[in-house]
Amino acid sequence: MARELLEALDQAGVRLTGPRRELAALIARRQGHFTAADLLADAERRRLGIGRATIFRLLELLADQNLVERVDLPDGRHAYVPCEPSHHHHLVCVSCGAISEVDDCGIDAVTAEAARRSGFEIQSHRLELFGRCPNCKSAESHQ
Amino acid sequence: MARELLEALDQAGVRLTGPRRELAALIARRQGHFTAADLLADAERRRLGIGRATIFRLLELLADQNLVERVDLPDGRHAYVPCEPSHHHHLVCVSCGAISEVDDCGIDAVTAEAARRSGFEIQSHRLELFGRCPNCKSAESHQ
DNA sequence: TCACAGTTGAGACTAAGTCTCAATACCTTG
DNA sequence: CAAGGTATTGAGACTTAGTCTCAACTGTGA
Ligand SMILES: [Zn+2]
Ligand SMILES: [Zn+2]
Ligand SMILES: [Zn+2]
Ligand SMILES: [Zn+2]
Repeated sequence: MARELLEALDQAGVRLTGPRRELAALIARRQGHFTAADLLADAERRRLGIGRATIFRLLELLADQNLVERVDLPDGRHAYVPCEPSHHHHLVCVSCGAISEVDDCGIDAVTAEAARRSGFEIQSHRLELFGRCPNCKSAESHQ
Repeated sequence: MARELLEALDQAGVRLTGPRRELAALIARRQGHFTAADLLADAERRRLGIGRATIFRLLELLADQNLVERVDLPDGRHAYVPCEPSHHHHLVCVSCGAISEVDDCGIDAVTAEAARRSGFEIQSHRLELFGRCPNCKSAESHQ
């Protein structure tokens, strides 16, 4: 998975530097969503000596390439989710942070209808679904 | 509109203080979305002497009562939109900031389908649509 | 191997948001 | 229309998120 990120960055014509390789590995081993602060903490824990700016810069690069998507958590924090470059949405587990992807099962019809009613020309949209994943659901009922 | 906010706050059992009345008026006269910083600037411009904390506290209160909704702008800023307490979504004009409301024309079917496929129990969702409002669209084509 | 443009980390800086605390102002009760 | 208890307030310190600059460094293509 780290490899895919790096290949895509290479395609995009940026340099494959040491810090970028290390960060790609850190992102690859994360489960679910993570914040810039999480990555920073990972890097510090491993004494990689990667600066804060470098992390924000890479996240921006990855987001530009749609290799990572920005998710706004219900508590207002900004998080990221590594994901396929195709358009889709995320289900976020509020208790363990697990992520599941949803392809557009009907959302396009919703936006088209909204555009028709409002007269807006819709350029982009963001749909985030929050809830509990199957694991957390059953964990709670077994307790 | 300021009156409605104040009445709802009264219902909620909080005190109707001077700063809250003034802020309600400021919010009422805003068009479209606004950030905490916008409100703060409004208050300073009028020399109301309202502290930063008071503004964040009121926004949180209003959000709890669903009198105002948090919107995450595409550029990552957090904004607020005054709105009806019923569930609905917003169309945000990226060029002038105008807001239009959309009631759930089909989104519930989308979330239900996503829940079925993923096994998640969906607790909440957030849908934001970004684009250009009719005014801005025609302004551009007439230029 | 070389040169140069892209990238880096440090750290200053700005902006966003939270917290504490003593002073104040609602509002209920008498 | 007091008076008193409590919710609320502003100031400002503090924390966290994110940006910017710049000199030093390092991929990369020639
Ligand atoms: Zn979509
Ligand atoms: Zn979970
Ligand atoms: Zn609304
Ligand atoms: Zn507009």
